Amino acid sequence: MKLMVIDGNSIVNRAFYGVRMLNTRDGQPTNAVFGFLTILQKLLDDHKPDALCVTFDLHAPTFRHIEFEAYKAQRKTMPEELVAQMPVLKEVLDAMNIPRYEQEGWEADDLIGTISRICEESGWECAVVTGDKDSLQLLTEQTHVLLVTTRMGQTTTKEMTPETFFETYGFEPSKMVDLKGLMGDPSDNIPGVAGIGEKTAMDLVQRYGTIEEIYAKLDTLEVKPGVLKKLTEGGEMARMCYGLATIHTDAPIGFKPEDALRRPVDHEALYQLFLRLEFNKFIEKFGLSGAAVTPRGNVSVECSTLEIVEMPERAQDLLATWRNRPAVSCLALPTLDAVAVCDKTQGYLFRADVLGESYKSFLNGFFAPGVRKISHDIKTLMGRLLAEGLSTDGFVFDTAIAAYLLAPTDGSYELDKLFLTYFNQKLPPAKAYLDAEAFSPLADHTTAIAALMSHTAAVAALEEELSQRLEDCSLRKLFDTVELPLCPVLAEMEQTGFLVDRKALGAFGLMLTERIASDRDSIYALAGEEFNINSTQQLGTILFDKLGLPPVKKTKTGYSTNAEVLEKLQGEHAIIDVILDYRQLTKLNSTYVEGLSKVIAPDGRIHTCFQNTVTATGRLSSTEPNLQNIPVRTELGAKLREMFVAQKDWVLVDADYSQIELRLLAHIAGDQHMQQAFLTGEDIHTITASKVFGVDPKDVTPNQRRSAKAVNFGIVYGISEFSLSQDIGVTRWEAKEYMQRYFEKYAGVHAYMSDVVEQAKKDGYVATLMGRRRWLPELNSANFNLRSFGERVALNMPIQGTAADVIKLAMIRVHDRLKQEKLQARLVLQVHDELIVECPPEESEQVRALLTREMEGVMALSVPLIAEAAAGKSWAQAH
DNA sequence: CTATTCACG
DNA sequence: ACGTACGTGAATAGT
Repeated sequence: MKLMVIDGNSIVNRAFYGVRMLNTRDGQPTNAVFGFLTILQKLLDDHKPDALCVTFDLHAPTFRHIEFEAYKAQRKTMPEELVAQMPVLKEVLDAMNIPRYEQEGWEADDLIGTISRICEESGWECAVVTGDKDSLQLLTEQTHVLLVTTRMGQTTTKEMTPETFFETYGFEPSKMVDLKGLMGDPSDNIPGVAGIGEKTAMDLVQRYGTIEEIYAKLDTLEVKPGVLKKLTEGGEMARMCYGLATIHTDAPIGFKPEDALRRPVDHEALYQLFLRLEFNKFIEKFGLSGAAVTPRGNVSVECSTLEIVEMPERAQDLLATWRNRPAVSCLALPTLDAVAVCDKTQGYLFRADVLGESYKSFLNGFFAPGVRKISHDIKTLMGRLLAEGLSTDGFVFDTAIAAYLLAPTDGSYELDKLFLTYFNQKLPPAKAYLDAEAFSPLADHTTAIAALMSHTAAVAALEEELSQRLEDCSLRKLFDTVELPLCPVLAEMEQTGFLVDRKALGAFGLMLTERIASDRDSIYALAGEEFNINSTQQLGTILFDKLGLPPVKKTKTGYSTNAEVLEKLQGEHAIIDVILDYRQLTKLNSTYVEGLSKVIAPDGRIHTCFQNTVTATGRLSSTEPNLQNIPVRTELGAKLREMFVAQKDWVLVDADYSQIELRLLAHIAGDQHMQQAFLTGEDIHTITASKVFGVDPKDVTPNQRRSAKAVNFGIVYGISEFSLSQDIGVTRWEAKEYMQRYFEKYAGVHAYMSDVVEQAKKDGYVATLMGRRRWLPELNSANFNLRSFGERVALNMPIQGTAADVIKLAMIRVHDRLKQEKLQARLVLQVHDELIVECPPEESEQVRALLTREMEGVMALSVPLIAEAAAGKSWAQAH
């Protein structure tokens, strides 16, 4: 039988500092509890103990404080946010029926020692879970220690046994106390012998054993005179610290291993707790979804009536009624074969198979500007509507987009998740009606219909809640003037797609395949064996073990072999250049030639999906395939852009913003010098270089311009001098000087950088010019790295996010103008600061002017917004 | 399912 | 003293 005993204080501390700051909606910190549970889950999965308990320290003084003055002097203090989580953690453990032990006057260590001793005496195995190496003195064949370490948010556990201990330390576990007596432990307020560090202490214990033996043979020790002097003077200290480090195994707790046998969790209590803590992930993991739930909100997801509309006249009557309503909520099946509508508490279902011929006229009447509709993820629905030739007008709310604007880093916005988040209530799973079989003629439709109707009612309920919250966060205008009107534009772009020259793509692929094969042969020959070049692990073995090249950088799983590392090794071995070439070719072939070929639709075009609820900054993203990362930076890669073409006899017009982020920085920071630089119309990097290096703009060298460009970019990202020095290959001293000169010349930017962080700490969020928000709980993290990350994000998000606002607004305007001017031209792609339009050649000049005008005129700033446009047969030519 | 690498703005 | 730039998505290997 195996018992696991967890050092509660040690693990919760690691969880607190290792997990990014989490807060519930009302601001209670939960990260330590969350981290503790994550670690616990993993331990249980990996080790499957028969019994489990947790020990905690209490605040009362222990015998160590009474006996040893120095120890008492410095009681460790927990940060406030962690103190607040301790009672919550204990509640969770209680709900999980895991016994916990805490005893006045005893530290968790001693309770663990006592428990492990009792286990051994009862013939049980014991696994001690802690981050504290002190506990290693307990190691026996029966008692192992699972040593938990957290590095950069990742926790790893290492199982220590007497054998692994000996391999690491070179002496037996029981002598751990002697080691600590000599070297001390600053983290534990144990001073040790003055002047004796880890190296010397290890050596002494390895050669002579215990402190007692060392002091018994003090005269005959073979050590340096200095060490001998320190030992002689520190004898008393050594014995005292030995006492401090010794774990006691006689704490007066009545403990039997059987007391801690695993018991089932208290479902209801745990479910309520997890709801309160917003631990949705654990609700699923613990399988609590099946628990009986009493809705705590007063939100009804039941329609008081459900009518399956059967008569065409009835459908028309309802449509007439709804034209007088402020709005109705609706959800449609992806096939558009059924539409559910909620009008207040009345539910209606329109089915193609029930209404037959008249279904189409219902769709025409319902999806029209006169019926104001609320739905969830309207962009997807609009795509379907466009495909069926229906109108996309009349949508006044989208619950997914609203939830995204309120919390853009939440990641997913499915209806059931939103309902849980905002109302603490559960919804039936959406797959009940989304399943391909759900509405098949043979299936029983009751469950599917019930689920669909309650989801439609949920959309209505969420609209009220989210509307209010949008108002509270001043996000309504952004929602109404940017996000909602952008949906039909995106839907249309997805529907339109981008034409690809399939033949040229195939030929390019053949060329790549040949060159890849030849590279592969060279690599095998140079390596002297065949291996999987795509495997970083195998490649690392070949390069660094077999060929003996110097490892430049390590990853947490082994050697790093990325391009940066390989470039440093260039010239050391002929294989390096071939591998770099191979990497480039296989990337182009796998991701682009093969990847894109797979998704060319029957119309010869690629229809990407624009994600409008994904990024933390407000940008779009593009998937299946991603058309926002088509190569351009290398000559070979850029050939791919020749394969993105206009339809027969048409052209592409490509327009992109020039330096939009830096222009926005100049405006937002209110930096007059940077604004002036843009007003002159000169190249911003050259001007910056001339300011930083103190030379005339016409005398700026290419190298100086490159450095200035790196500084300009770095500023937007919240750079440090270290990273800048890495980037441009100068000493960090020089980098620091560049930045100082930069901040002298652009003092407004400097001031902005500190102001924005300060304001963000006060408000808890940062915002763009149009009010788009990103919440930054990281700024209050106890973890230095996380906090620094939050500060960089605070600098960057308003810039990147405003650029996203600007181009979104431009897209809406361009789309509208193209329509108003009755042009055939249509938008096909957006790449963050670039728009691509496809049009007949006779429209090309007009479109070029229109794009430039609309993009530049989106908003009036203290600097001009500049867009440059060009036309051509392919993306490569038009850029 | 995670880690690594690399493509873009 | 910390550890070192913001935002994305896809392919591949390996647990």
